[in-house]
Amino acid sequence: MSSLKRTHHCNDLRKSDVGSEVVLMGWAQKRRDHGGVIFIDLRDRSGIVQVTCSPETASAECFQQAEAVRSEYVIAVKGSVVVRPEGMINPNLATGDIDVSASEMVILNKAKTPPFYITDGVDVDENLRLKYRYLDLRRPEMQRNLMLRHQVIKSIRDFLDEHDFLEIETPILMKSTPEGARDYLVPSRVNEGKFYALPQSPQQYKQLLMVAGMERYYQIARCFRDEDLRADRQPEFTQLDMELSFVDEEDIMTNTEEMLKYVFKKTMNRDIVTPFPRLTYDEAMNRYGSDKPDLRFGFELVDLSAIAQNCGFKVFNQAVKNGGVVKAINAKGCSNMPRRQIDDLTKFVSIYGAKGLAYFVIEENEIKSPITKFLTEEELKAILTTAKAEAGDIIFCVADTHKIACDALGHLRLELAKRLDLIDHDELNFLWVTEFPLLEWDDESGRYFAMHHPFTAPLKEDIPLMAVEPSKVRARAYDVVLNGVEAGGGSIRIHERDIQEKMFKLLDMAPEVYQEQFGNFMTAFEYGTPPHGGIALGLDRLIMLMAKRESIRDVIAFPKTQSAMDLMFEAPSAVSSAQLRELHIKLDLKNK
RNA sequence: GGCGCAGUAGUUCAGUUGGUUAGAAUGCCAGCCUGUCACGCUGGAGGUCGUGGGUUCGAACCCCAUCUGCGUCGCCA
Repeated sequence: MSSLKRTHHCNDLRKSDVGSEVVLMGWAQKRRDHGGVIFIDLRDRSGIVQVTCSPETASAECFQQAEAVRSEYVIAVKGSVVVRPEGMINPNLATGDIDVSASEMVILNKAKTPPFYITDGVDVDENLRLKYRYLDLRRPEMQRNLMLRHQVIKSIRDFLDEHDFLEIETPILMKSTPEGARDYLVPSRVNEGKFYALPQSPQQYKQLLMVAGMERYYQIARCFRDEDLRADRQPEFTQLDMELSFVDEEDIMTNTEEMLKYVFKKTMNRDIVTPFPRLTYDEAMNRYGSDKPDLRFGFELVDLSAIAQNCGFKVFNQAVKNGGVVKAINAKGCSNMPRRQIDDLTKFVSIYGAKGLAYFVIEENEIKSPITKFLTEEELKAILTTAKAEAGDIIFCVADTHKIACDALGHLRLELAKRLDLIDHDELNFLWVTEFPLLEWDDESGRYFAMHHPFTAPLKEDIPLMAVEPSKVRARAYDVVLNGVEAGGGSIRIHERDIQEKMFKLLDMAPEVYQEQFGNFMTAFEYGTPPHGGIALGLDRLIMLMAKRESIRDVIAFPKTQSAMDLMFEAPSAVSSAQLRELHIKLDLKNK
């Protein structure tokens, strides 16, 4: 490297710096050679400044170097900050009213022509971006995302430190637990035939830290789940994991709100309003068809079951008679929706299991629908009243089980909002969803599963229901939702052994089984466990929303593809038979 | 595991009913150019049409299989 020492970052320089000598280092974003004068847009992580090089101010050697510069060459520039000539200001650049007039230039390293432009707003194939992730990350918007991520995590640490939390690391190699998501397994060389699992979350460790008397714990925790990927789901992801002793739901929700308020103020200078509104799970499902409703727009669901149960339309009355519901959504002002679009939406709701999509087009003097002939005047009137419909609207109905009707209309609601452009993308809409069911019945395996996890405490008044009507038991669980995305969730935990055992029994676990799985964990409960609870926030999702991105891949430095591969390192990969032998592993591959 | 979209020059894309030498823009290379900032002008190079098979006189285009990426359902305590 040359003897030059960097004095500034590109974006440090302003008009007030005119006259000073600076040394900059960075990448040549672009070179514009006018024969007599050469312009170079010099980029570093702070931003861009224009470097000029002309024979009048630069040595012949310097000019020669400037001529040789190509895109993405790494260069060092010594020069003086000068005012741009009258009328030559670039309003698109923060440094647009000055230039750095080069007197010395060193090419620190050459670069091949990159496979895509290193600039914002380019639409490049995701394959390429991931293969050349180090170049993708050079793009200013990706740099901003990672800087925001850093700022968010720093402000979280600052806030929690101020509030008496201890940051404690928990193991990455832990015991596999069959409940819940699939574990990533790690074979043990020392213990033949045995496996560790990577944590899906540090859940049991953080509860033990409460038993250990740490009182307030947090961790920026990497978690692993071997499940299929989505735009907002990666096999490894980061959560802010917290646990507190001697608290109830209110304490944790308040603490979380204040922390988020602090983080949004510090990192984005946005004021968010606390406390967040709250909806119970039942309310959220019934009114929005989702346990993570987007409240940035209306279009609430209404229940037509009472009207439908005795009506002449078989699909409707049968659904109610079979224990299901008829739910509807009033698409305000959409009565002119073409038939093709309605068919399209029918196909859309079928993804979520809905067998059809009934509709009523409300016009000034008539209601158009293939099913009006099955309904009486009074019934039609009641439907309109319930849906608060008037001329110009269209009502969509789904008759099915409660779950399917809610799910289908909940997604239809979001789809309509998208198509009608109803969402203000600058809004930050937080809410809490509370009182989740403790358990969820699974038809396939014929047993209950924990909706959150098996350590979640039931509402005190619902404990008696555990014996008689488990599906009615509500949990002391809460999710924080931002703009229709589940940003985090937590619960007050069970801290008494007998309730914990009751819970395992409801999950159809034999005593030997839960003893083997969680025996040592429950033994800890017998040595003075404080009441405790906690929450985990999905940091990738939170930062994705803050950065207004559509995928968490854009806020993770090195994400995996949908098939859980790392395209840069080509992981996962086969390993040598020697490695496998050492781990006592024999492969049994089909078709290979 | 299911459904959908995409894969053609370095990149982003077009490519008619299956028909001569597969195009455009941009990037790249060379020359010219002293105020550009999407610089400009002139010229040039650049293609296993994802891969394998099939149909056909002839395939980027039709058929089958397969790979990769993205979205999504299932799945994600």
